[in-house]
Amino acid sequence: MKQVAGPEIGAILEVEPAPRRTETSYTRVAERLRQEVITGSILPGSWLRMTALAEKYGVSVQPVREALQQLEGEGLLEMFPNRGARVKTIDRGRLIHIYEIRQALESFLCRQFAEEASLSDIRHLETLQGHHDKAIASGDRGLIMRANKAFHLFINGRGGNREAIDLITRHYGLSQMLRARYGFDEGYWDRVLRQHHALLEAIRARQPSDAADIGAAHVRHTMLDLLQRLDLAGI
Amino acid sequence: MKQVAGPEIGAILEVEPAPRRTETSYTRVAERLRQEVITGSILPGSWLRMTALAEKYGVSVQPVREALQQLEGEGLLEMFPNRGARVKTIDRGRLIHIYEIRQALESFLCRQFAEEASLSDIRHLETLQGHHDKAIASGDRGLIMRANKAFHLFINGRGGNREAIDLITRHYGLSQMLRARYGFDEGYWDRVLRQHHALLEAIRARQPSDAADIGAAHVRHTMLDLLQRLDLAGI
DNA sequence: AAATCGATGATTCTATCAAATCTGTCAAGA
DNA sequence: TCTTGACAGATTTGATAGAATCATCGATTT
Repeated sequence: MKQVAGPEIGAILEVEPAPRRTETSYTRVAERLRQEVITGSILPGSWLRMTALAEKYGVSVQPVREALQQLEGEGLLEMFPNRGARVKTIDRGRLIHIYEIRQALESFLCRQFAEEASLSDIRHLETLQGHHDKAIASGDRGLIMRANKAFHLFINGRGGNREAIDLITRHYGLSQMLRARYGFDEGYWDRVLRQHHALLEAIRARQPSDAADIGAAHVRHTMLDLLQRLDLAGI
Repeated sequence: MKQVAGPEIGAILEVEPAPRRTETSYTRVAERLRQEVITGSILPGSWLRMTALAEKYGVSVQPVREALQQLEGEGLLEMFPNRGARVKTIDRGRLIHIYEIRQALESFLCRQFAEEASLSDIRHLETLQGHHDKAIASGDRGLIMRANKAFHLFINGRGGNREAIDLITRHYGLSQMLRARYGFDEGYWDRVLRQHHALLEAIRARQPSDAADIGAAHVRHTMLDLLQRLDLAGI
């Protein structure tokens, strides 16, 4: 494919040189704020006072404002003109909706993986699941969660759909925050293990529809488990 | 330091009073910029100079900066520290990925609609399709597109999943821009009409899986049609 | 009790300066 | 001759402080 210069038509498929991303004040503030919101050290529903944040981070107000705009775009908080910014609350309804989106996306990506994965892809996925099994046997929760994330990330990322991955990882931050606070149910990881193996089986057998169904059910069970934990905590 | 006067644990399910949204300078700038990008009067790949925009809109640079941050969050443009903002280019790969996401979501929402819709919902959907049929018969393209949008919006919105709708309408802006430039294929609207009626039939018969399949195929055909138009235009 | 007014604290905008990046030119070296 | 690198200027972005604006809340008035 020959690329011809000329802003009219060429712009649409122009291959960008991808400028390197340096660091500035507002990117650093955004980074730190994002962490604090995700880890839950700033609670949902709380208002963020710009002057206070500016003082806290040792910058002026403007960089804080821009960081907030940025995080609003990511869906972590809401901005109200002349009123300020507030960390989004997570009512049950929104939680369910977010998991529905993730269910739809991951189900689709599982189907795609089962259709298109090469043999070495499948081999690699088996390896990842092996790590996951070992992690569960060890009982180290940090290790388990990392192995689980790696497993899903490989399936989701295989199709190269960056937009979808961004959406899912964004939601991942949210569930991470909630799990950090409310934990997992008793038999949770055993069920995850069984479902992963079932998914692997469907992929090996090249049955995309089964893979899609299992993927959807997997996300759905995760959501139900989380809702139950919220129940137990009286939320 | 008391930077936030936040509610305690209960905040998670608190129902917010939803402060009304007023208008400010940067929201207006964001609004206008969004329109210009979506309608294609600002071309993909072009750099946005803050000073120029500030002068054009008769404001200072800061509101422009914040509008840009906002639009970056919406995925319309990319910001590079110390380099500026650029309207995202739409290569074929990204276009396909975006339609894959929409396919996954709309398919899911069709299934949900077929499962949960009341009889009056179905009745109303039939009315909307009636308008769509008439619009196609009339040949008025603006009318057709509005009727089509209303039909899908009703299906997608029935479950009340605001997050999903936001995602889909965001993508809608993109496809609107491309259609404005590259148009539709010959038999496009006839096929849309047939698929809508098939979808209605599956919903009436309460067959969620069929509805999901038809919804997915519908989005997929739309994507293929658009890709073909790009081919014809030599893109 | 409802409405108005003013004080207070927060956000938003402008003007200005500092820092980074881009552009064009020109000389040195292969 | 062509490429490479460096340098000065012009341009653009980034940050700050202060002024203007807006929203909230309590006291006063109707």
